[in-house]
Amino acid sequence: MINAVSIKEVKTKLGELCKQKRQAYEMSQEDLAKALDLSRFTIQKFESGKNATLDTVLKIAHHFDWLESFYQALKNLESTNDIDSLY
Amino acid sequence: MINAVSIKEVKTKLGELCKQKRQAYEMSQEDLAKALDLSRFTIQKFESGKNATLDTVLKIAHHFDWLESFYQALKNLESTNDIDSLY
DNA sequence: TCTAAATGTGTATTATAGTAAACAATTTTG
DNA sequence: CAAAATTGTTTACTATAATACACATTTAGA
Repeated sequence: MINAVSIKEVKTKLGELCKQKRQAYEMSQEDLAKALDLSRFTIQKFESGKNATLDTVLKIAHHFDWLESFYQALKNLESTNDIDSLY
Repeated sequence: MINAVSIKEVKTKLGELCKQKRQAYEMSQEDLAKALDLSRFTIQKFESGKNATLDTVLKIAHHFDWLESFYQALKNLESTNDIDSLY
C-alpha cells in the first residue's frame, strides 16, 4: 500500500494540533513557551509547520498528553513484520 | 489518568525501532544513511536515543512507512476533546 | 474607537544537531 | 583463527534550531 502522507504534511499537522490544543486550554504562545521552558519564537515556528528538535516536539507532546499515544503507535509498529507477509 | 511514559523513553523506543527495522531489512547504518541522505553518525546517534531534528525523525519514519501511522495518531488526537469530559 | 493582548517577523547571538574523516572496538563470516 | 564488515567514538567544522529583544500587525475587549 502506498503511503500518501508527506513529511511536510506531518509537520503541518503537528503545528495545527499544537495551536488547536493550546487555544482549547486558553493559553497564549507565551504561556505555553513558559510552561515548557521554551521561547515563544520556538512555539511560533513549530505551530507554523517548521522544523524543530525532537525534544521540542516531545515537550509539547508531553504537555498535551500525546506521549502515551505516540508510544503506543511505536509499540504497534515494533511488532509488525513488514518485510514480507509470511504467506 | 497519569501518563507514565517519559520523553526519554520515547526517544529510546524510537532508536530501538529504527535499529530493529533497519536490521530486518538487512541494512547497515551506512546503507540507511545513504538512502536518506544523512550521515552514519546521525543514524548512530538516533538509534542510541539521542536528540535529533524532526526532519531526521520523519525521514526515517518515511523510509520505514511509519508516516501514515503517525499521521493517524495525530488525527485521532485532533478530534479528542481533552479539556473536560462533557459530563 | 482605541486600547491591550496576542501573534507574526526581523536581527543578532548562542547552543547544538549534522557532516566528514579517521580510528578503535566489536561482530560476522570465510 | 583471520579477515572483513559493522558499529561505536572522537575531533574539527558547518548548518540551523533555539534564544532574546524589538517592533509591526492582527485580534479581542472595554
